[in-house]
Amino acid sequence: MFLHIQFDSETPIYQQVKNQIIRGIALGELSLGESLPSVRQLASDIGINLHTVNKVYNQLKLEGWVVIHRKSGVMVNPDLKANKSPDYLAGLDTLLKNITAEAYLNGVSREEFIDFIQKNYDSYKIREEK
Amino acid sequence: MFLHIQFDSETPIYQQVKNQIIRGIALGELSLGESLPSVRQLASDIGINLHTVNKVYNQLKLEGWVVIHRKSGVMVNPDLKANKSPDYLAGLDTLLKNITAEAYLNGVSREEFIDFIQKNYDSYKIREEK
Amino acid sequence: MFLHIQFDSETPIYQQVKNQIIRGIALGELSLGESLPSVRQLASDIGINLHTVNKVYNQLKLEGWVVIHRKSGVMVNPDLKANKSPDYLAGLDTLLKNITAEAYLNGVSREEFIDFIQKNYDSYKIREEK
Amino acid sequence: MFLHIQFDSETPIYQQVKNQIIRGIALGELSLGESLPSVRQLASDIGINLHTVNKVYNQLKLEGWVVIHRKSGVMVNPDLKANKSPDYLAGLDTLLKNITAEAYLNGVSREEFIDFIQKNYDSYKIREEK
DNA sequence: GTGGTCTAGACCACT
DNA sequence: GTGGTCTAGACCACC
Repeated sequence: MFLHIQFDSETPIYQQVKNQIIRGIALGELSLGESLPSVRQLASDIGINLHTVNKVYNQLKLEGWVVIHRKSGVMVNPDLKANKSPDYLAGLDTLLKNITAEAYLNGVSREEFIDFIQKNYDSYKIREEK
Repeated sequence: MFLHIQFDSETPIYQQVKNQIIRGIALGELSLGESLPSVRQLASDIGINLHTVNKVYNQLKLEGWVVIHRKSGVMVNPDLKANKSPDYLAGLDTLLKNITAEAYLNGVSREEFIDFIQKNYDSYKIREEK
Repeated sequence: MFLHIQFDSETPIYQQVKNQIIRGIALGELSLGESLPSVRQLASDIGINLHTVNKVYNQLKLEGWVVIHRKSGVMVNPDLKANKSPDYLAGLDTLLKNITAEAYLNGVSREEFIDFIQKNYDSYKIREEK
Repeated sequence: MFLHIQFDSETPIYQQVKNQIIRGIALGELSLGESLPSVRQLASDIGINLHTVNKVYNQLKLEGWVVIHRKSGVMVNPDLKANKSPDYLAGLDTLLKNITAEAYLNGVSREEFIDFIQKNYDSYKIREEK
């Protein structure tokens, strides 16, 4: 698996795992419908607690990123749908407001910032089939 | 004061206050050298505990946003210096990677995203004197 | 633990604890990567409040002396980096100017003073591994 | 007068004034028996409160650095005597222990440190007469 | 009046 | 069990 966890980070481990799985989908490293490692598997791979992985998978399911079948385990939701809900957008809004403000004050120019966004978007491509 | 706190939010109160003060500086609502309300004042204004505000002011001081005078209290650092440290940039990097990935998957187009950044940057303007 | 706190001292408790931990690292009594007692543990050991220890650990973290892991608690930063920043040196400068001036006037000879520094430096030795 | 106060410093104003006067004596900028400005004078010169200057002079007197006469005002004690009391030495001891430990960890070499002490001592010379 | 420090008790998030 | 956060009340140092 492609996960890199920083155990000394401020962001909780479960959050890091979640982020990286979502990012993996956006990058096409994980294609829609692809199955993810089992809870036990992933936990021992990364060296974290079972509960933590469980929490990740449950939240990913609640947010619609993955589907969980009793038998076949966890797989990336083959039928992802964009969720531009007002709540999501509002959250994104305040989040970006804070980030850009601090970046601006720290001397990150508008061009640098946008360039960075561009590069990220360039690398995103959902992979449909497996 | 211009602070709006969401007490039911997941982000801790002290974090919200911090963010809004930093954003206030970027927007020019707080000019460099302007003095902020006293710990007790702000605490009672917002309706939170004195220690929470204290924590905010201390962190802002440690990060160089404000200066704390013995007598006159707290004021916006009159000569802010940009801090494009590698650590800061690394943090910004992973943060934006996660945000953009999720935004992409949620159907926020590249144009929308960048447009939003533009608008934010347009509204930033450090105000030098009071 | 090797901490001795003077409760009647002018220097605040949290400062004393901080100093002694830093000194412990310099002396090699605490090796890099070694884990420190938990907040509650240390607090009850010394007989002070949990929050006071918390403050110490947080400041030590901000200044880069220790790392705080989500699970395993607090440990001495395994790769300390020297921080000869201009600000630090400026602070050291004025501090030493005042101390030496007073020592001189109090009859502490240059030799005594330097000898004392020598002895201290002799006893410092960072211990790498545990 | 030769005083430079940093109002945004962590060290209290009265402490800064005290330090600089003591240092002035060590450097010979103030000779033994020389009279110091009146409380009012000094306060308005620096732009600080009367009480603050008063506190300074009182402490300096208590510690034997100055003498205060009703009429002639405050003057540097013409008959300074070294005070290598155990208490003073003990305080100096722990203070230097902490400073050197931090300096060592911050990459200040023994030579640099001692060199700095040397330079300071070189500049000290009590001036006897006025 | 200002901020700084310490204590205390409670709840929560994370692992 | 770990640290993180918030509240509360008290005392002190400084100006």
